[in-house]
Amino acid sequence: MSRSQITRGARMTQADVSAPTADGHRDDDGCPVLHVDMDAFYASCELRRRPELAGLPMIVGGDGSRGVVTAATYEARRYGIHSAMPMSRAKRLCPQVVVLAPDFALYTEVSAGVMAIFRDVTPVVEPLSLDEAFLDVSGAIRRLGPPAVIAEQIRDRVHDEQGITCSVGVASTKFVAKLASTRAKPDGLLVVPADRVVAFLHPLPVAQLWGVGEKTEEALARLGLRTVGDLAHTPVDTLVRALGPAAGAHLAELAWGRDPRRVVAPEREKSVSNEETFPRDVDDPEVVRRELLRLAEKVAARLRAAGYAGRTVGVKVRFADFTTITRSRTLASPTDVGQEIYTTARELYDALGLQRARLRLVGVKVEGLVGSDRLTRQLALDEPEVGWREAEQAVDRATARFGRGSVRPARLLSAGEGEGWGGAPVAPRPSADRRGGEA
DNA sequence: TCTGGGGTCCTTCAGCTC
DNA sequence: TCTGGAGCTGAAGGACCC
Repeated sequence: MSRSQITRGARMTQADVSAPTADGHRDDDGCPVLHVDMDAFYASCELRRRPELAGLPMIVGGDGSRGVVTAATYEARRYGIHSAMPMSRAKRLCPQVVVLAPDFALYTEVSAGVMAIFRDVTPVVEPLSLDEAFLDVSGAIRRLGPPAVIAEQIRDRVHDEQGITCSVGVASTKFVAKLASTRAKPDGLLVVPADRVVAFLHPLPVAQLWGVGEKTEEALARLGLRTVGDLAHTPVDTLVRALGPAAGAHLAELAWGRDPRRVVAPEREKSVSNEETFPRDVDDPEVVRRELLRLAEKVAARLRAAGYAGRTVGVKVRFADFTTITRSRTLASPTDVGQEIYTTARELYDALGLQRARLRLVGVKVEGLVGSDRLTRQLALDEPEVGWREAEQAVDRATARFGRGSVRPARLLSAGEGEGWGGAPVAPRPSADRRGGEA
């Protein structure tokens, strides 16, 4: 028995999804864009594995002294808990909340199953993250039915095959479909007919628009603009002055439901980065350099695994007071070599001259990515033919065979086996192993 | 209250070339 | 030969998203 025969989501479509109206017009005519969003995805994956927790307030997130909530069940949200909230605060709001550490290998596996369902429906799938995607179903209508019917089929299949629920927005444009799926949550479906987009949008608060965060909302509030309708009736010049040319013009278009962006399969990534918040602030430059080495190795391994190399190496430093600075340098040629990334990152860090400033976080980033097949290597006269790149590829093979951390730079090995920073274990670090398939 | 981690995109500014 | 402006690129920071 499919889920649709058992129960339906609380918020259904605004019209019967399959029957045309008297004039032969169907509400989802001209609405080929679907936005599918899993409900409390990480938490739902955990409940699938541990059904005895169903109905309890539960959150997923880092349980360290500085962790934040990554996902919360709807029971937990009733206590005011939401994602990105510090764990300490979440526990104060709901002392009995069940806390689980994230298992990204599980979420990646469930996500792959869900995306396979989407691609079974249409080849035009644009994933936004592990738990949501846009689909253009115009090519599937003849085979599967109108968009709202396809949306119901997807919801049934996700439930039956993956054991989790999702919400779907159906609309003529991407951003309206996304708003619709949000309004349909949890476990619902909402169609916004093409001729009712403006009526749907204008009563909404501006903060619901995609791209309007805390700062933009404040800037709009200073102009007295609180709803999308207010925004729509404001001269574009005023918005451009307040928000800049790109954001101002973009929001003016969105406020009237105009969004020319098509659903497209994603291109290659543009950057790869890793960062780490120390359990306690660090003021020892040697500890920071060791962390930069670890992060550089990790970024390089991910680049090699994905078949990328990058030309620009950047470091990020966050001080104890949360101010953050970045420094970057573009190399003569792209690299996927950890030692080269580390050397550059270390030089950038040393050039800051921080002495014993207290640092909360450091990060390493590589951008300007190209396929590693386009990697050209010019050997210096005194450079051996077999160098760091070959050595690190050998490490990749050893890691694949014996597991992460089986081969490490000696500096990281000694750190892990004695003088860990701040008294915390250093290698292998729990957070380093949280996410599956990184290297 | 006290703020993770991995990304993308935009803006501003400075330096360089033509 | 010098100068100013346009256009490009790199660097840095910020806002936003999930």
